[in-house]
Amino acid sequence: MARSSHRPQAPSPAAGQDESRLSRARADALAPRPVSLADVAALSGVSTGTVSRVLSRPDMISAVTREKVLAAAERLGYVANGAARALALRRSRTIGALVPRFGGSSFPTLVQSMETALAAEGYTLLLSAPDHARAQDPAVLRAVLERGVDAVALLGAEQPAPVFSMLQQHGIPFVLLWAMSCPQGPGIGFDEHQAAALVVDHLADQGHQCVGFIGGQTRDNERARRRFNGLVQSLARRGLTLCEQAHLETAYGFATGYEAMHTVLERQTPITAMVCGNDYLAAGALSALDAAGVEVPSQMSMISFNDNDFAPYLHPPLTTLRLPIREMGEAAARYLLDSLAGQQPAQPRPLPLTLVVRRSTGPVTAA
Amino acid sequence: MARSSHRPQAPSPAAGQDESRLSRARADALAPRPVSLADVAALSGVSTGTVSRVLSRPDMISAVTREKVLAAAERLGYVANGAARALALRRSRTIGALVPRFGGSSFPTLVQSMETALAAEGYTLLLSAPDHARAQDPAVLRAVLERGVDAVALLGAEQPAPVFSMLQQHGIPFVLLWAMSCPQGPGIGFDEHQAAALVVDHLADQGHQCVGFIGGQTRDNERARRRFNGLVQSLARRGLTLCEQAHLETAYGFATGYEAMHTVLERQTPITAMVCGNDYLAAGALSALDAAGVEVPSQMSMISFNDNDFAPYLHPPLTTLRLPIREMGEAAARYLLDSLAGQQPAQPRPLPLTLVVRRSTGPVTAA
DNA sequence: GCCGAGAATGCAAGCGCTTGCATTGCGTCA
DNA sequence: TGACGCAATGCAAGCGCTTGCATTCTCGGC
Repeated sequence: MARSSHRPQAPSPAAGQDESRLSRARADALAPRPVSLADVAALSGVSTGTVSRVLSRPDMISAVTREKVLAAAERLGYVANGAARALALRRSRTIGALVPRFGGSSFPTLVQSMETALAAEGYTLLLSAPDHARAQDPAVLRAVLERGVDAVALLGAEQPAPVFSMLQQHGIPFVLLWAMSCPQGPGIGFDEHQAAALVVDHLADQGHQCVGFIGGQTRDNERARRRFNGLVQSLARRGLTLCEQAHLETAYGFATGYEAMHTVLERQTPITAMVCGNDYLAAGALSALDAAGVEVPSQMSMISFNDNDFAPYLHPPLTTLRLPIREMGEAAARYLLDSLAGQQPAQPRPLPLTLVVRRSTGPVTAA
Repeated sequence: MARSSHRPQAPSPAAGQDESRLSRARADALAPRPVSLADVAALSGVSTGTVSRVLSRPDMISAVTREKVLAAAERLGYVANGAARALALRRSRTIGALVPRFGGSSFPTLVQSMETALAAEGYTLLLSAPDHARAQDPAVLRAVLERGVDAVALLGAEQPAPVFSMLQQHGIPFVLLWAMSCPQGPGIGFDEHQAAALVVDHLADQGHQCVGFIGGQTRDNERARRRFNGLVQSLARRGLTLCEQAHLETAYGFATGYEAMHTVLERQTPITAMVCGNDYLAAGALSALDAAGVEVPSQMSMISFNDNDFAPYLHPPLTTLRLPIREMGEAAARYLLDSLAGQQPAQPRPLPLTLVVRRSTGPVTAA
């Protein structure tokens, strides 16, 4: 596609092929030069300034000029150059999201709800989903900042120090997703203790005394750590015991949940209920129980966290604590948009939690 | 944070506080002006051109200067301004992804694998996940183009005409995800007929004669349509019949799958196997069978498409055709990167399919 | 009929970075 | 020792858009 021969019937700008235009044409004969403001201006016989104003503040321009310009823009298929705009405006209407590689369905949901809320305000999401190894690397944030984002959402409160200093130095608003009231910055999340309390209360109310827990690795996952801590406290409060033989940590996933449950069953522990760190683990665990012929909930109750979409379709349908994932994304978007609008954003509040009781939990039955 | 008092010890550019600087300082006294190339240049006593070259083509610059510049950049915490770079370079190393609102887990997986492959080459993903209503709106693409992406990935071959003309006019490379050999442009996908054939062959080999199908809405979903068409052809080829009473279309989802299966059961059809359009539908359908006390696979076989992560943990574990989702994302990224590198990208080939046989299918048993 | 006030538009200076070309400073060779 | 070539750097012109300020035009009021 030789560019010169392919330019649409756009009349060449006023003075007709001035020198710089020509040399440019030579330079990149391959790529068609996109239509610029100047082209629109030339076609409609006004200055670029006027075209710019028509596009950004139409009421500043007389109706007749406006129509002329819009017609020209339409005819040329003008699409603004975001880089130039960002450079002049010093903002890009783009928000960076730094979310570790989506594991299950929580992070995609989170990202998507943010994207939706931002799109409604004309913002776009720049996604960075580093894998575990890169997740803590400040270079990832740096790459995002170089793209000129106006604000950033990060998953979790535990970021390396340079992350916060970079954000501060650039004066970039940010939020920490899945975190609450942390000193490092505004956290959008829920109350992990309340979550644990709801779960434990449910089990206690059903008469369970001794329970197991299959959770995520607490070593390199602050969220798993908080969940475990919350659980331990709630158990203590209600006087239940966590059977150490039935307490395992493993990566979040179906297969790992299966394996863990299998291991626990082999150990012949006295537990009457199993708590899983999320629904993936629980689904795997249920599958292991099924395979072992253990009846749920009559022989063993199962409860977990998240309320993923598949939870009602497990065997049996899973009792689980619904986490406000979508709400988190929306709250994060709202917070960032407010910050960018120069308003003091409302102090983020813990988002509401609900226990969804299905058929995987039941009262302890006399053995 | 009044900017002037907070500038680090960066010597102010040469002439010391020239006028434009001052007026700018007044303009946005709130935001600290980010460190620019000029600041680094001033601190290291070279020109901006040199700094730029140190950063982009280090071997062009003498070691001593290079070190000096790098030290200054480090000291000031310099982060390049992507907008300016994009403007000068006329490319942004950003790729747009236009993927309808993620429903289940396929699209997130797809997006993520693209992101990973692009990140490895220094590209970033700009995500646009319009909901169904906006999905076909060319304005969405326009917004993405305005962000200055270098290339675009779109889901599906059926895009409104303006989409293709915009892409062509801008000379933006693009791919169509989940599509194959379509006239509109390069499609990255798999052979839907082969997929159906693998499924039907499996059923036929087990002696099934009369099957049902719960699929996605073919009206507004080209992928559902292709799946259905492929199935019909394969059934005909193997001489199986699709029981019309057991053929329903519904939105993809667990709940809808449950409802659909429930309806089919009420109709008392003679089918011995049910094909579902994807694993979500199948999971819901399995749940309905479980609730109705229908044994799988002895009374009814169940098979579907996708091999989502939860498929092995359903009750019973689901036989399903594995779709190459990750591979699609990677192939798309590769294709776009090649195009951008100016190489003629290899003609995309249909990606490989595998039937994953688990326990939800079995031979027809004498009733 | 003239003047001043707006309203509408043009002008041009940036925004921060890249890069072709000019310039400088060497070492080298005759 | 002088001219020349090359390597290292400086210079400055953009990239396309926004926007403060200057300019022009149009009226209404006297």
